[in-house]
Amino acid sequence: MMSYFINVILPIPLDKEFTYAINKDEAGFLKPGMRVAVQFGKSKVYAALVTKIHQTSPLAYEAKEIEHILDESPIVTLDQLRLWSWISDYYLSTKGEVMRAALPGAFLLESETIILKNESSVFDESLLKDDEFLIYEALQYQSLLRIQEVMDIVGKKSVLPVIKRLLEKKVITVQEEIYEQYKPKMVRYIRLSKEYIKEDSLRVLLDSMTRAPKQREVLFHLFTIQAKTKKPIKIDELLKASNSSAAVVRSLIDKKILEEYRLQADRVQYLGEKVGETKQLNEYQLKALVEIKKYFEDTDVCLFHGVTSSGKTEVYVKLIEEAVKEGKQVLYLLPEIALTTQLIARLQEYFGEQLSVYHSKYSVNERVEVWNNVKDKKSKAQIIIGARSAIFLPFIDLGLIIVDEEHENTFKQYDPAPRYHARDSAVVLAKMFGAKVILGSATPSIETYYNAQQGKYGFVQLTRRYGDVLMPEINLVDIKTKYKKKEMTGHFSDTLLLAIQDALKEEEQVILFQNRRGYSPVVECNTCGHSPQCSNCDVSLTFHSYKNQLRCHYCGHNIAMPQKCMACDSVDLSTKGFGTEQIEKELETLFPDYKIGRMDQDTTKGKHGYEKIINRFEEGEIDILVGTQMLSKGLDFRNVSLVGVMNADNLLNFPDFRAHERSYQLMQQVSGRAGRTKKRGKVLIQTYNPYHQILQQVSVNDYLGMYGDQIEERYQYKYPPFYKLIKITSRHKDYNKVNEATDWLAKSLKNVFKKNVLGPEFPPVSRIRNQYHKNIIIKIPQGQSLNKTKEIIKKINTSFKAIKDFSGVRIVINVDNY
DNA sequence: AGCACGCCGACT
DNA sequence: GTCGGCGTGCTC
Repeated sequence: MMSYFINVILPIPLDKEFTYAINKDEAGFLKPGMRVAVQFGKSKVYAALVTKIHQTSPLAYEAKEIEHILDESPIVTLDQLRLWSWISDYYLSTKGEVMRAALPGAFLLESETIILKNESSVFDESLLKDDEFLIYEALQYQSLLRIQEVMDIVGKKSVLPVIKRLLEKKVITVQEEIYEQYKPKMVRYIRLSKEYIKEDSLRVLLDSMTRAPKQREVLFHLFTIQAKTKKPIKIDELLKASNSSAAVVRSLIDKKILEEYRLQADRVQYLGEKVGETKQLNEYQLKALVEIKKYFEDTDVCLFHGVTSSGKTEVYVKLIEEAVKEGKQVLYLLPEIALTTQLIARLQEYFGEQLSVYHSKYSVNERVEVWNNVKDKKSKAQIIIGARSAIFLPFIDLGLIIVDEEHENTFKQYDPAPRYHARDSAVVLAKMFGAKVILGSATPSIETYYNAQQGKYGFVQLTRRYGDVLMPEINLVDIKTKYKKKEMTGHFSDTLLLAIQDALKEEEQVILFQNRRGYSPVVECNTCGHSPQCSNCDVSLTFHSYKNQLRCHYCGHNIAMPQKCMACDSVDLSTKGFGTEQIEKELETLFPDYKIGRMDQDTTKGKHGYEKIINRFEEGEIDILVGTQMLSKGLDFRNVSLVGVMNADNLLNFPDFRAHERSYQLMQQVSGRAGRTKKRGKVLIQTYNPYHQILQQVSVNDYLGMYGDQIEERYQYKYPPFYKLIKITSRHKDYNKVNEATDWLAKSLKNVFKKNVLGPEFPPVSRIRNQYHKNIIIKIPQGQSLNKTKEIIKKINTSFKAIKDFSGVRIVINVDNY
């Protein structure tokens, strides 16, 4: 007899595919990309993804049978599986991890053990121990118990031994309950029963209803609605229109005059009309559009470098329009944080129902719906706007990808693996479809700009702001001298204060940027110099005056602000450094007649916290907005005439080879918020070091100068784009173990890669959540094979894992960790 | 990842 | 003595 098997990917971080047995019918039905529920290990049930159907019986073990099939048709396309493979190979992660990141949560099964009474056995109650009896007793009242409930009953968290004993004594039975999380939303509709559709039978009916005026009225309303629209009529709609109660409709249904039916409804709906007509481009935008199209004749990727507020979006819109006209799907990628209602609303104006949004703020169900719409190539999901995970959608016929704010580092996923970069993955994705890619930015990343310079990417510029608004005037304020001359009030120079006053007088708004939240990052005792540290991490606690507490920004640990020094009991405590909260406080005293707002992680927590603040600012309810880098992302405020950077130095002094590039981008982006209308905006940057090259370049908008310096430095010091980087981090709670482990790793790596291995070195914060971290960086020169390098790293990692002394040391490999 | 098995300290 | 801590190894 022939046996059949499938290979599956499980959504857990294992590199292997697993083999399960299926029967002949299942073999005929299953296709790669479909999900099956399988038992894995003793009790867990997972949704596994089929990659292959075959007849090769495994030799070393007996394959388990699958539980059941979960899909009618594949939910994942072959193209997606290819992208998954690429991502797992390139970023050295497992397929299971990619699967986890790629599928909307609702596609992953969750199983839960439930405990039931064993009805078919008799046993002696007196033989039960205390906790066993408690569970037994609970089952007399409740038909089933969940693990969580058992934990509550016995009051401890390790309940599996008890359950096992009860199972042996045949007191209970257990079952694995599987949830499929996605439930289509059903809406109740109403229609006239078939018998009454003919006019004469209807008349008879209406005549017979003289004694039920309410019901008659409902019927009349049904007809009126029907006359107006051909669409199915919702019960809710009818109730509202006829202003009657559900009971009336109920009795009509009971009498079989009306008929209720259910239809699957779309959660993702766009209410509103599309304007249709897209904006006219100005001559510069038009020129850019023509150039992009020219490049697309023989290049797949094009960098679109347009200064802030130059109207890049309108150019995108034209390109999208054309792709849509050809029946192609379009993906518009944005950093999570820039996915604001502002931008979505703007695009909806152009594309109406053809646009779908996909990002983590959306519910699991909504995401499944977008997923399915893309897979079925529905027109309502022809254009997808989304954050990085949108690259995982099941595109069928992708024609264009736009990566807006291309330089943003949030396109790179940092923590759970796969540590992929959505921009780079998007280029690979596009290639699979022969689609085109636009990388757009006002401050392109060095690598992308380099690729464009090398002719690898097309390159189109837009150097004028839309409507010929002038670029803001950027001035540097030397606060070192200001402090000396006593021209500082708190953290404000007189120059900045004056500018704020002027702006407020003109009824214009002000944005102040300070890239640090809280009140002050360090609290210090003036007597003994002690400053409170986090007990789990190697950092000082940040003082948050609003809640009067000290908080760790790495692990969230917090304590009440102490009244006196914890080391010497002195009451003479002072704060060092400053964050957004302190600026807000100072402003409140300096400008008591104006409304101050603050935008940082602490004030934008709630579901709509972010939007609320932005709306208030837009409506003019806030005059001065203080915030962290959240402010720099794609926001479009009409009435801001002044932007102040409170302190540029802490950006520049960041210990990272990209610190300068990042600082430039951040300041340029923040500056771009100023003066988006006719009047020329003003930007003031406070710094101790006004002669810093980067600041000079920011002040005159010299991107090219910055690029030139940076690319030179990257070349000198062997950094990207000339060298690729892979970072290997070891983590463990034991300091010595981390040292030994990284030393071993570094030694093995240096054997092969010699001088191109840097470290091991502790990061600036070496302990987070009681785990020590230590890094090794591998630099890969251009001629060196990436694949071979990764093979070697994998091998070394495998040998490492085999060493007993290092067990428990977690290794994190991060490819392109920038 | 989860989960079981297995070996050691601190409590009824 | 047992309970519960977590180190170790396996899962088709």
